[in-house]
Amino acid sequence: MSEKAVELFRASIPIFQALSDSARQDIILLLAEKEPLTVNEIANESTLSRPAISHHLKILRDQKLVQIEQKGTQRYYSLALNEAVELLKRLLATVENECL
Amino acid sequence: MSEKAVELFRASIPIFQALSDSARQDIILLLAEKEPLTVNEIANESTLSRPAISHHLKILRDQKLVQIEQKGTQRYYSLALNEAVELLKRLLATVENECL
DNA sequence: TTTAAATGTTTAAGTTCTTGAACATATAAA
DNA sequence: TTTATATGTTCAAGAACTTAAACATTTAAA
Repeated sequence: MSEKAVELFRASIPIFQALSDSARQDIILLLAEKEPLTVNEIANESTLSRPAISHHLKILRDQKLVQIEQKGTQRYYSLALNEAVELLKRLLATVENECL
Repeated sequence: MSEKAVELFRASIPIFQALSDSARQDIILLLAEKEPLTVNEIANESTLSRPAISHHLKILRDQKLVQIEQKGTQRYYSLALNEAVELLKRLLATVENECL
């Protein structure tokens, strides 16, 4: 396997970790339905507490899977999946070429 | 987001978990170079103990990311990434269609 | 059958992740 | 400035993950 493949695998780890949690998937799926949403709006749709939602949003933010637009005291979250999708597509293409 | 998208996200969770560990990625990358390999051969290329490798191989096996060919007392592992790649490609295509 | 080699499983310890309560910060309205 | 609202952070408890030692199982050779 090429060095590029190693780098793609390693770069994908934090994306895999961010996406491998059902609470975070729920946030993504909710935003896909009706973005943008505030933290409170997301927490209201969830069984989790607002701090837990805030925690998961931070993980999604750190991986640039969501973006924020601040309006007054509120922060509106919306999806920013393009970059991650492109990374994973490159990884899959490399795996298809070198491992199948 | 469609119900199909939810199912694809959920079905991907164990794949994401399996692939989000560098030790398991190392096993995959090693097998891509020189498959098939036994557990001992894999452990010899690793800093981890054989039981740890065996544990990670079980996780990869449970997700059908590797397959086994038994020869005498030895089990030769090789990659079986096709199905997972197809699942993730369907997920990415759905995300591209519905979330970008 | 006995022995040796290869592998899997159980167990326990250490680490990391997840969660919500409590606290802190920031923005805007009164 | 004071107050209220929205959000982020810290912390502690519990759950889950990772690891290696010890043990168990399986296969084949002696």
